Amino acid sequence: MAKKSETTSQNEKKKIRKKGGNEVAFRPQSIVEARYNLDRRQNDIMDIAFGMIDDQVDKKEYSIRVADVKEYYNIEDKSHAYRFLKQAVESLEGKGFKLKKDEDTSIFYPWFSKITYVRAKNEENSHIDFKMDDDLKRMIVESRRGAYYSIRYAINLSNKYAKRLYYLFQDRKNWNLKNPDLETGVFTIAIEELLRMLDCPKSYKYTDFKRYVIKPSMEQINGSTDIYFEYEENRGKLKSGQKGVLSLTFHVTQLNPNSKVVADAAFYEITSQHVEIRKRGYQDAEVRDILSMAKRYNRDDQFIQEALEIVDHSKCESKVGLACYFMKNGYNPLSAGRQLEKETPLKTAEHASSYHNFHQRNYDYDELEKNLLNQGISKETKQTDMIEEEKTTEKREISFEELQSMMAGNPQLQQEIASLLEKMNGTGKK
DNA sequence: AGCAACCTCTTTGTGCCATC
DNA sequence: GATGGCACAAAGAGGTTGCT
Repeated sequence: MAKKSETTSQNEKKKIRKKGGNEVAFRPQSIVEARYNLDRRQNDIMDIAFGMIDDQVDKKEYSIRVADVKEYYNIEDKSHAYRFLKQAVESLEGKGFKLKKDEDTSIFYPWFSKITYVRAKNEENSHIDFKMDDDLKRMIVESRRGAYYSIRYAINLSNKYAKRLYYLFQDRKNWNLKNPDLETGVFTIAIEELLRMLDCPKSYKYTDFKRYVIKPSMEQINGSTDIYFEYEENRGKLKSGQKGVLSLTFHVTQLNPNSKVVADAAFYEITSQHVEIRKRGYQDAEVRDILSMAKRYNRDDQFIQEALEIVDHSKCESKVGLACYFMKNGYNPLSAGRQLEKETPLKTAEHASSYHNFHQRNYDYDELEKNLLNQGISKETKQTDMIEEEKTTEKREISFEELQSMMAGNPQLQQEIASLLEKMNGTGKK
């Protein structure tokens, strides 16, 4: 009895996890990731289907012939070949993946919109025909970006993670815009992101990832496919504060370059920093914009996090825009606002980029004190509903939350504020 | 049977603190 | 500043369970 309830709760857990895994962000990479939920045989079928679609995008209906399957799988028994093919396709019936277009809209794409099973007298002439949604077909073509890899190689991979990594490497083997002349793709992905991309269990720690994903993948991919890869561990401070492996930098080499494909995506590293920022609710592209801005103006991680904290608490319509503005001009709303009035944007940018060390930023303490005290007074007089009061203040004055986040990690400011608060409490709390 | 997930225990590494 | 002890988390590894 107890066991039964345990297993059902486990099943529920699985269901929930799988549902989350199916719902992926709207981008070309989605197709690759959506396939992670399929098993080995199903992925083989998708490989065959994708290959057909790549060859003839405009075709209405496609036909998988037993003769082809026989070739790919090296199946001697023809009658088994059809059964094998039918079974695999049948397992895909009703399956698909969900794209999250935005907060309110999600779209479900079934892999196949129509499947026709045709058994011929001569087994080899048996075939299965399928139709696919036009949008999905377009996405497939886009997701593959002309990376025409051989189905044979993918089928050779028995480990599910090896297969997933292989697709990932095929997708990114040319991601090396730093050295476009090299045939080696070099890119860095945070462990957290890798676990998500490869749909690893939540229980996986780096050590599990290493032995169940990386190790078998190296054994299978290197040597039996058209790709060779190496990786290096990037160590740093984990969330817990201790040191550990934060990300992996992959070096992917195409062994038989039939056609050199120029990457159409800018070289970009998905770092733990990226993952952290995304948790605030930004899309990948938005994070990329913010981080590229931050890099341009030498903003360190602390600066970025604190600036974004302020953005989170602001009621600005374009949070990304405000975040980018902060990266460029600095996020002290007091000095930034004043500078804007007097100087040209370029000048403020130059000024801002001279702040190399966050701790040494020049706060306008007089202005801060004035604002802080004003807030204190208004808080005193209208203490009934503080939140409501904050909402109604149209003027961009510094709030307590903002102040707190500004104070975090800045001892100098902390001291100043502490003495100010003491002053306030001393005069106000009567 | 084989693979993947999970559990558990040991070892190693790191940060913090007190003491000298 | 150097050293040692302690606590905690990561890493490593062996074994078990569950699923197809």
